[in-house]
Amino acid sequence: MKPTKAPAPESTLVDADTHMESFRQTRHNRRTELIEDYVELIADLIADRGEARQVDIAQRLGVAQPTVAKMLKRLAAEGLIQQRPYRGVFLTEAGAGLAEKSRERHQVVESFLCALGISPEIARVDAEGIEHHVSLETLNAFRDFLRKRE
Amino acid sequence: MKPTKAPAPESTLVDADTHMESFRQTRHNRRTELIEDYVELIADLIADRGEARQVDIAQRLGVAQPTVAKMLKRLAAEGLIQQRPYRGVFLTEAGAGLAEKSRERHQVVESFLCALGISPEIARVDAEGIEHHVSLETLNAFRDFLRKRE
DNA sequence: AGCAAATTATAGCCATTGCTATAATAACTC
DNA sequence: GAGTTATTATAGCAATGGCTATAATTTGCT
Repeated sequence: MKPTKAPAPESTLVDADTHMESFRQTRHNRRTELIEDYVELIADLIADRGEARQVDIAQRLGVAQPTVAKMLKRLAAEGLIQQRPYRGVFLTEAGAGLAEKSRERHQVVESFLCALGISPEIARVDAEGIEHHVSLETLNAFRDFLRKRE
Repeated sequence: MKPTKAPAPESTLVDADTHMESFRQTRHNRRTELIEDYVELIADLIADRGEARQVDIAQRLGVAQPTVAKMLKRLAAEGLIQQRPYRGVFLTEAGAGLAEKSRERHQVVESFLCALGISPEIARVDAEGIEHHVSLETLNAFRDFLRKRE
């Protein structure tokens, strides 16, 4: 059909392997973003109230409590939290580290959006979605922008 | 435990309803982003090769062909594409509209990241993940930034 | 202490999005 | 035009992340 080679790719179609790699990365990020959201939220709740209860997590995430219970088991299995039956959860050292990393990244993204003139409410929502797809290089670019802004 | 009220919320904990709304929005975006990726890719393939075959879609998305076949059924059910057995797919008017919208948004996000000084490869990958979580307001802020840059 | 209310645990369901294996059909080559 | 190769369709499985309903346990009140 095509004569040996595509006749000048006039569209936005890039190299197939590159394309694939981007999507693979995105799928991978999707897998980890829920975990990061949980850990970050647990850290915030502990900082604010002294404990992280399932009801509070569920309310803030907008999901049902059994959904939270199931996910907490997964977090525990991955060594990010520690839990005792019928009690609130605690972060392990690994969990606290991940939480801190996530929290800082979230903060940078949200501040960056605000610095662009986006309204705080929208910046909040968008940052929640964007933060998990921001590479270190992009995060640093955001930081640079914020620094130069001041 | 806590004395009537939290002792000055020193953390990043925002209003519970706001928090919930952000996560709900993010979950909603997740549901639509795959659809947008497919439609956008199908449009690109048609523009570049004259047709969109499952093997090509699968290769560029980095998934197996049956995965693509299943998703195409969903797209057809939603009226975004038209397909005949053992043949490539076509975009309906609705599908073409969504594809164009997605493509343009993708382009803005990727260009914006590049304008921030991020390397093209990283910008590609990050844009792929970020584009689906960018509200209209944020997209416009990106456009403004690009315009003022020139 | 004991009872009611709140919270957590568990069971079992559903939808989504991946996969492999294999059958059916189309495309290509000779 | 017949056979091989490439592509698409279909069946069936697994993991993930939701849900409701209900049991078990803790908390709070009197």
